Amino acid sequence: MAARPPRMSKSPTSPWLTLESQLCFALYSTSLALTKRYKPLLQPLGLTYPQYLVLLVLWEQDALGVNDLGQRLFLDSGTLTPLLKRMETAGLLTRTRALDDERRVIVNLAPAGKALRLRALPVAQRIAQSTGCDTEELMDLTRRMQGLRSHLHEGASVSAAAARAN
Amino acid sequence: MAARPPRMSKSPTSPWLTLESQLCFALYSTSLALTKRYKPLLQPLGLTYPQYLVLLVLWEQDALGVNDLGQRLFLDSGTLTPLLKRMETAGLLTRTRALDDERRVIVNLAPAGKALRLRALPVAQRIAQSTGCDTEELMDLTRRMQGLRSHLHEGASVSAAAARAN
DNA sequence: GGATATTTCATTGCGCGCAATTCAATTTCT
DNA sequence: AGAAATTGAATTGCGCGCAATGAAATATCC
Repeated sequence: MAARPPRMSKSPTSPWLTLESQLCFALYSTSLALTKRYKPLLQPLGLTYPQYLVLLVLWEQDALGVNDLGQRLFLDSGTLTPLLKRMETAGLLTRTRALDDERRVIVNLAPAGKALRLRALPVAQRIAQSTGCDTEELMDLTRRMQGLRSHLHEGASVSAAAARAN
Repeated sequence: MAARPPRMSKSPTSPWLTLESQLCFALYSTSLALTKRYKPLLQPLGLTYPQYLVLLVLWEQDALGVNDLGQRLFLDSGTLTPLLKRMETAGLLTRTRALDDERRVIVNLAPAGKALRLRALPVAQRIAQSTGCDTEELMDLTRRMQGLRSHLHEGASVSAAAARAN
């Protein structure tokens, strides 16, 4: 074993570079682990996780514009447009220009997309099982994630406003 | 407004398709929001968030193999190899074959990579602020995310073992 | 020692995520 | 009405994530 260099810093701020990495990294890696869990369940349905999310939204409310979808999913057109095209090619939905405003593209569920709902229902339950959390903990974690997300988005728009005013 | 179809299901399982989506979706969208928060802070350092994670690991322990990095970050060579090459091109690290086992590639911090540590330190603190959580909540959320991640990985390897035995 | 299996990294291909730009349709201003 | 600003989607380019495959070095078995 070669001689190791001396510790770079003896300051007590050092833990932050690992400890703090843990909230963000733990979230990051757990999110990846979750979508990996979804994969074998969604593959038989011919869906990816983001596509499944789109269907979740449309099953709740059909005939949304790309922007409406984007606001609910926190995704932009650069992500959604090609994704929706793939789903259209797969016959899950249709994309048509709005009659009253030709800029807007309205996304409608095709019969195949509606039909998937029944097959997708058990997926959610199986994932919930995989978490090993009871309902109460699921709800608690969800609320706190939502709160954290709001906080992050808020702060970002503040920063953006500050940047815009330069 | 066209006639809406009748509600597809009156069963009480329906909420799951939205409520449960929330643990996974909340995690997914919050993780994306977090990396988006990191971006303006890491951009001046010429880093992406995954590259920052690699440095976090190397600052703790230098001279790791690609696999060692992958195990710590839960990423595989398909992700790491091109990422590390980019970081090598940027002069942050070096990739050299191990002398005793030519299969292994050892990743070492270059001086520029070591130097970034000081500039990266405030990033973690500013992100911690953006979360709006106090230290206790940060630690609690982190622990629970880690637990959830372990649970998901465990279950996955069980499923994989079952699949392997078919 | 030589065939076989395993380990380790690299490559390929695809689907996101997102910043930045473009373009057409619409709204606003005058 | 006509010019300018705004809006909504599409496009481009780049960097992940990851499955699947490949290739080379090493370990194992006989």
